[in-house]
Amino acid sequence: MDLDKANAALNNPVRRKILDWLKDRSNFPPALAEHADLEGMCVAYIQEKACLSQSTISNYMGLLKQAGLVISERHGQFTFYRRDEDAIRAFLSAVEKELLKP
Amino acid sequence: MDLDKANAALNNPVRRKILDWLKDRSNFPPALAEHADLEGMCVAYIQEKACLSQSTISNYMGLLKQAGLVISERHGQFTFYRRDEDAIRAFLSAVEKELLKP
DNA sequence: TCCATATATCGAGATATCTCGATTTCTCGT
DNA sequence: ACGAGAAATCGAGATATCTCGATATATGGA
Repeated sequence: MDLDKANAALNNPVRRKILDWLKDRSNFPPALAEHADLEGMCVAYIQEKACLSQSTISNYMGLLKQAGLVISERHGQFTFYRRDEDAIRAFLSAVEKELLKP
Repeated sequence: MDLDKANAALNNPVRRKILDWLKDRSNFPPALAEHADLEGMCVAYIQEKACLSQSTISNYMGLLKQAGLVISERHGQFTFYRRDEDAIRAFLSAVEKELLKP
């Protein structure tokens, strides 16, 4: 988790919303049968939900990934993104530690 | 505390550093005798520490104030800025609530 | 009232972010 | 090897942020 990159990645309402949507698969259309047991969400579904272009969402997911807030896994033609809960907790701890008075 | 503005204000390393410096008066030169009992720090001292122009720091402090993260108080020609600890805690709670899985 | 000092505001150029459509790359089936 | 679909990368225009110097405003003291 890169604190500066995470800060930057989270400084955008859509990217924050994506991270929120990824908490629960029911925020997206049902998975294809062959993806039923995979974690995470493909770019196309996130794109549809966010109402932004494919390239924008791909870019967003790349930023979230570089920040270390999500994990990506490729399965065939699909890339599945999911939250990195540990990294998110680490980010929150780091921000808290930085902001809170000793 | 405005969550979006706070997010934006904190997305800058110098502004984060300023908030950090403001935790402890000993990060700055000693106060003038007539300011000894006042809370907060004047713009000029913050500017000196940050090595940026006066207008930039005034702008930064305005952003932090609009975000609700600092409180300003004028005393004579000086404006003293200090952390709003309650607002900072509220910001952290809000971010945590937004990011953490239920 | 006039000056000096502290801060705020203004205007502008440099840099970064946003967002898109077009193109490229990757992977699977055929 | 080839075509189709998913995602990544590229290039560019629009918008936002950064940062400055110059100027304006506010305040206290002579």
